[in-house]
Amino acid sequence: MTIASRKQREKLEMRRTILDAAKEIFLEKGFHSTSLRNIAEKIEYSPGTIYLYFKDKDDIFHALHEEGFTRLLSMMQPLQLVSDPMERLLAMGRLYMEFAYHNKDLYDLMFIMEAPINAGVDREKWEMGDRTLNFLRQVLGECQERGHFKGMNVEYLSFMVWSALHGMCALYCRERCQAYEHEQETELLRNGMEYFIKLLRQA
Amino acid sequence: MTIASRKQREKLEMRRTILDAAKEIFLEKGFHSTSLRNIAEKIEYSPGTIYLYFKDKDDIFHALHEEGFTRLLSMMQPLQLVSDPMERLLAMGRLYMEFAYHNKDLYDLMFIMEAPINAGVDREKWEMGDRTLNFLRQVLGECQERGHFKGMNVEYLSFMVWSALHGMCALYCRERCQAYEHEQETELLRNGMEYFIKLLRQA
DNA sequence: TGAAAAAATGAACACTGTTCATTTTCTTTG
DNA sequence: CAAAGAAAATGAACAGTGTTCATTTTTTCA
Repeated sequence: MTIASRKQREKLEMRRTILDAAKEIFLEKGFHSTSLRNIAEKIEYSPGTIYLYFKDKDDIFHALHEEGFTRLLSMMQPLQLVSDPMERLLAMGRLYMEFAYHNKDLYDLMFIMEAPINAGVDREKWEMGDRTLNFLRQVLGECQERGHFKGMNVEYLSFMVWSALHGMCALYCRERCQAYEHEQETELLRNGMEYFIKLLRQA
Repeated sequence: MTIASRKQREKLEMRRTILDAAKEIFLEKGFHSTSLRNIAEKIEYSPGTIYLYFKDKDDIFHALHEEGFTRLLSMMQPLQLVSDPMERLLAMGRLYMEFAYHNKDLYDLMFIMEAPINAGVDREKWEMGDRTLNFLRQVLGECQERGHFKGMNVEYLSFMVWSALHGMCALYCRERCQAYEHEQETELLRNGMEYFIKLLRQA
C-alpha cells in the first residue's frame, strides 16, 4: 500500500471517471456534439484537467474504441462452443450485426469514424481489432478444411465477408437505409443478412 | 434579357462559384477542415455573403452531394449497352468501386458522412440517389428473369449487393484496410470484389 | 438625380480544442 | 509540527469555428 501505488490507482480511477462521462455524453449526443467542456462539467473538473489524463480528444475516444472491441470480443467468446465452423461463421455474422444494431454509436466509433484509428497509429493499440479479425480468419480457415470456399485466399475472403456485414451496418448507422422508403431498417438488415448467408452456404 | 433574368443568372453563378471553391478546398483538406471562412477567402467575399446563397454549411455540402450522384450516374450510362444483365451487374459493381476508389472524398460525402442526408430530409433532394438505386433494382430484376437469384425479393437483394460493395469502399475510405497489415488496399479491394462476384455467379 | 430595393459587409456571439502561468493541494523532509 | 518541494488542478487566453444582423455599399427604377 505504498503512496505511489495509491497515486497510480487514483490516476486510473480518474481516467475511468473521464471515460465514463465521455461515453455517456457521446452515446447520447454523438461524437461531434461531445465537447471537452461538456465532459469537464459532468465530472466537475476544469477543462484543463482532462489534458493531464489524456493527450487530446481523440485519445479519449480511442480508449472508448478499445472498450468497444473488448465488448464485441467478449460477446463472441460463446461462439467457440459451436463446433460446425460454417454454423459458427453464420452465428458470428448475426452476432456482429446484432452488436452494430444495439450499439450504434459504439459501432460507428469503432468502424466508421475517422479520428481514433488514425490518431493511434501505433500497432499495439489496434490489438483488439486484430483479435476480432483473427477470430474470423480462423473460422473461415476451418470452413475451408471442410470443403467450403475452395481455392480462396483467407485474407481476401475474410475482407469480403467482413465488408458485406460492415456495409449493411454502415448504411444503417449513417441513415442510408432511408433510401428504401417502403422497407423498415430492421427488415432490410435481417433479410440482407439472410440473403448473404444464402450466398455463403452455396460456396 | 430582362434585368430580373440577369439577376437570377447571377444568383446561380454565385452559387456555382461558392460550390466550386467549397469543392476544391473540401477535396483537398476534407470536410472538417473546410471552414466557411476558408471558402469566403477563396472567392474573395465576406463570410456573411455565403449565407445569402446557402442556408448553412450542410446546405453547401448537400449540393456537392448531388453533384457526386450526377457524376456516378453519368458514369453508369454506358452500362446500358451491356445486354447480358449478369454481366451488366458485375460491370456495375466494378464501376461503383472504381468510382469510390478514385473519388474517395466524394464517395465519403455521398455514402458515409452524417450531415447532408439528414439535413435535406425533403425527398426530392435524394432523387439522384434514388435513380442510382433504381438502376441496380432494374438489373437485378433482369437477372432474375434469366434465372438468377431465384425466389429472392429484389429490395432485399439489392440492399445486400449494395451493402457488400459499400462495405469494401467504406472500409477503404475510413482507413480500416490497415487492419490487414500485409495486404495492399488495392489488392484487398480487387480480390474482395472478385470473390463477391464469384458468390453472385453461383446464385 | 434621388428614393427604394438588393447585395455585401464585418463585427459580434457563443461555441470549439488546446496551452500554460498561476494557484491550490498533497507529500516529504528538517 | 512547520517549511520546502512536488504534484495536481485551475481558468484565463489563443486561435479557430458556424452563424446572425445592423450597417454600409451597390444597383435599380421612377
